[in-house]
Amino acid sequence: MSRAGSDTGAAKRRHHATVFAALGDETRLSLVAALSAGEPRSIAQLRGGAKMTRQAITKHLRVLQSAGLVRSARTGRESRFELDPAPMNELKEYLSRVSQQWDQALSRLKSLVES
Amino acid sequence: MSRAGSDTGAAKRRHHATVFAALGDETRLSLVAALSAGEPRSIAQLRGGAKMTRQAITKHLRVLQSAGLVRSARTGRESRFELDPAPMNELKEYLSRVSQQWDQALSRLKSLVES
DNA sequence: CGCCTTAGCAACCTTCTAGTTGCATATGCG
DNA sequence: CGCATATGCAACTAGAAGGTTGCTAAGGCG
Repeated sequence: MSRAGSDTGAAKRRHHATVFAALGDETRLSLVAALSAGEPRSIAQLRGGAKMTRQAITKHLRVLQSAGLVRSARTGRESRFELDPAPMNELKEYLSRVSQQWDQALSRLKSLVES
Repeated sequence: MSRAGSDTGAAKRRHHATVFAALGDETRLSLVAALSAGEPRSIAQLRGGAKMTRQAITKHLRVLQSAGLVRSARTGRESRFELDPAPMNELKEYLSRVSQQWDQALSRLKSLVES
């Protein structure tokens, strides 16, 4: 199971870092929010009233896509992007594990003090 | 409730982006993992066997600190860092909201098709 | 067909970011 | 006191990230 102890799951950590980084930008969070409405949207639609160029939006979408947060499919002359919530759920689990570990460690330390 | 529609909670989004970005780095994820063990650790300890300079680690810790993920307190000649899981829980909630919105939107769209 | 819309690609610019090195400080210890 | 340890601060570099502009290609529509 590759749980040898010294490994620490570096590959997994790299992946998580990628997804976190993809979400670490205000513009991209807006895009994710827009796409969370369910319906696939074209780049022009996603641009909306933003002051940014279409190209900038495209780049952000590529970043999200590389992180697996978004999928694109071309229909006619427009390419429509839709959200894939799977990586977000992975992050959620990751965060849960970390703060759970924190909580457990805390109570363990506390009981040490109390005894 | 400030739910006017055009605002979309930009300030909150900016904050979330900051925290996501802070976690969007492999080295910083390692630091968080190390600190999740509960006990406050010094910079030298946190550096461990990393091939990076102490300074690099320090900078990463500052980033985590700016995002509120970590607090530091100087004791004697060493400054000890400890984890603050609160921002991580905020992110967890944020992610839950988004994927929940996604799920609901999906079933809504699906029932439209089926009817 | 001719024109507008929606995109992709590439080059370029500017601003952060990750890391390094060098030097100055303060705390512990024998 | 004198030296090793543990940091902090500042200047600097290389490379990535966010954005822009210009040009080209392909799908829709009157």
